[in-house]
Amino acid sequence: MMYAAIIVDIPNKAVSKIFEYEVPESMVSFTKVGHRVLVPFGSRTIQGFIVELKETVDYDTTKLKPIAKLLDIEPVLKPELVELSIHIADYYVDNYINVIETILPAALKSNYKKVLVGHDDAAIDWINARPKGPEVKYLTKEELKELRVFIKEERITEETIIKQHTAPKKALAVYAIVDDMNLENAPKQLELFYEIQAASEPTLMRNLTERGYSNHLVNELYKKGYIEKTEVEIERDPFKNKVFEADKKKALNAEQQENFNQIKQSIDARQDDIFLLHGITGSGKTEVYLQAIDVALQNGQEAILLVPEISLTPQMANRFKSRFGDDVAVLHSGLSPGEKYDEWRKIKEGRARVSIGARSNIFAPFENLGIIIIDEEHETTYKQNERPHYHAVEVAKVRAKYNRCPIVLGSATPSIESYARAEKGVYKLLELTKRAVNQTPIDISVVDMAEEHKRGNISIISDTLQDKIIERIEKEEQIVLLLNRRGYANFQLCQDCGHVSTCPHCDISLTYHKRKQNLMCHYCGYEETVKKVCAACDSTSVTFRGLGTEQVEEILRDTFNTDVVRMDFDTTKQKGMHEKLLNTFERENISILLGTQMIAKGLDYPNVTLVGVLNADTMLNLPDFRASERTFQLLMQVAGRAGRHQLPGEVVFQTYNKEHYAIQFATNQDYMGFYREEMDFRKVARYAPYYFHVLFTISSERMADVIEGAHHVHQTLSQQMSNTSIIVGPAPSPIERMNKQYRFQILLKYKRESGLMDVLKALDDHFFETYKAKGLLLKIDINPSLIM
DNA sequence: AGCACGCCGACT
DNA sequence: GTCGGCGTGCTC
Repeated sequence: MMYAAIIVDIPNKAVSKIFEYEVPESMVSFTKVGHRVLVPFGSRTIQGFIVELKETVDYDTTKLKPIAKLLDIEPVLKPELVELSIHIADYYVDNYINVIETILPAALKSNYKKVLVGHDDAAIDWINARPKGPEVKYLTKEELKELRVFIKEERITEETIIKQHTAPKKALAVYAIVDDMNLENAPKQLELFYEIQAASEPTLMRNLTERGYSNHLVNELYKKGYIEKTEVEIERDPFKNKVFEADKKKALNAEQQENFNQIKQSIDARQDDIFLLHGITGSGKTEVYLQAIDVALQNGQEAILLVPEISLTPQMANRFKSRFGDDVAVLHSGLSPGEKYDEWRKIKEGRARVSIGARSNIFAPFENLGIIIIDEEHETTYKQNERPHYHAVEVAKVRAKYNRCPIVLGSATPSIESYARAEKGVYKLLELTKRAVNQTPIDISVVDMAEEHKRGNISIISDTLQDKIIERIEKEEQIVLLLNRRGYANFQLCQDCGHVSTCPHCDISLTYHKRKQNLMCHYCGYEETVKKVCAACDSTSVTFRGLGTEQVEEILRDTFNTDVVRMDFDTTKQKGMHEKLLNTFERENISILLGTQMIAKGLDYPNVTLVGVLNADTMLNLPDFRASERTFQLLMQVAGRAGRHQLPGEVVFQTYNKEHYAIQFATNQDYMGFYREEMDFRKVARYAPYYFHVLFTISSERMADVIEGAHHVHQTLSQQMSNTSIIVGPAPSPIERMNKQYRFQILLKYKRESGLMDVLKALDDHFFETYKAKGLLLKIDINPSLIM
């Protein structure tokens, strides 16, 4: 007898375990690990995934049920990804099915729907008379009453159907079914018939219309019985209307060649080495990636490329498309679920051998990986902030080991942890120190805003920056300005009583958005219309403080009498707006591009010669041990946007913390200097890479419950952890209340804890079993990227 | 999650 | 007397 271990498709911790089923004799020969199946579960039938096939079983054999049905011909998950799912669920303390859902395209997620089935005419009529027909939805009290009678009399039954979100897309096509025809009097029809007959496969109707044959014309041939209609599967191709110019291999310089050779050696030898490619902006990392991928392809293997957020780096994706053509699948957040499903199938069926995408692209269903490349490895987007809280680099290491292939982590400003590993020899360090195109070095200056205020300039633009902006506008060159704060004003302040409007759910000040005339919470999305009087004392002298991009856009327009493109969350949340704004900026040679940190990434415009950071301190003051690192990386990155081509570039940082080492080292473009100083801080403060971290966040609407829960976590950790570990807290989270929930946090810092995973699992179980009903939640974040 | 089972109040 | 409220516990 053959049995299957199955994970059921119900996202609830209570059923996040392995259930066992019989494989019916008739199915044995084509049932495989990774198959999607339907299984009887309690009184219903649900979807599940086979994770193991075996001869023996742990559960009571008399209670076993057989698998009802296989849902696919080929398994949707390869054994590697089944193994990986289970590993991730265990490691990051999450439900199995949550992980499987993040690995598979959303289109394969089950969608249960209850429908009514009538068994006599009166019952069927009754069902159809309801506005929603057979769907069990929006039943009124009376309808429910009537329905009960039908069900009791067994004239209507309820059935659950499992619907797929997206099926392969179909389109109408036609093909010829006769050889001889009589179309002497209809030359256009004759021409069309020959066209259809000549094709080896059915011709898509839409292609015929494109070529100028009307639907009517096709239908004439159909009516006369010369052609037949059929439905064929088609691919949604998001790049359909794009033309890619072939991109040829570029000659590597000595440094690039040396690094490339090492990577090639690893690929050829099938070693799971991890390379840290530390290359300054413009040193030609991408060309090394391209050629390394080419090696894998030549060896008959596949490649994964991860980028922080693909919509921010269209130039990169285009370049890969140009080099490798149809071999490339591109997955990004702008695609519809159907488009994503098609790109996923392209990879799975071996029609694409390179896949480019953001974080979740690490799960691309390849079978024989030759290389995994993670560009801008220091970016926080590689860590998922929802469950499962996985980090793409950590997942990459597991996949690399399984596939015996190398990983390349590329960055101009590697994360402190990665560089430390490279220094220790855990990673192999590769360096690119020369710019591929010869350029004059960037000229970076710092403006002390405190000085500026003392001199009487209270504007957000310093005199120095103002002069430089005017100079560029006169020369018709372009300027990029960064302000890491969206909205119009940071908060609303009453000048009489000092009252600041705060979010009723989040204990954080509301941001004023002028265009929408409202106050918004940037954490939970709460909105209220702005009032002209103070909510606390009815005073009318309310003002707005703390400039945001919306207001600075106005200021720039007024001061410089020029066009400004503003790019922030509010102007780019609509699909395609990102690219559109950048195109406008480039094509129309708009003087100023103003934006939040999203502009720091990937921009490469030859006419940009001045970059200004209006407030370099916003990130410095975050209550997070990585605040300096973030600031340094952002400043380095944004500075790289200036003077990328022939024209010399200039950069201005405006700050109130002129002496801060993050700003100093960024000004001198000194990564190593920053790294050394930051490492000293991490060592003294006992943070990563000297310690690993786990962040526990306990939340509930009731403060008393939060305190009780936090106490329980603290006590458990104190008892179970060794004395080499440090437990910080419990303390209120930096944003004490978010979405009506009070939040407390505990940070565990450890070097080695062999029993940690069991303790985490026990804590998670305990919260589920005893506190869930109260609405008390525990979030466990392994290696958090943000401590807030 | 969803469904069955089970034990208490207000209605044909 | 029954219907139906939702608390509890189980699903291979």
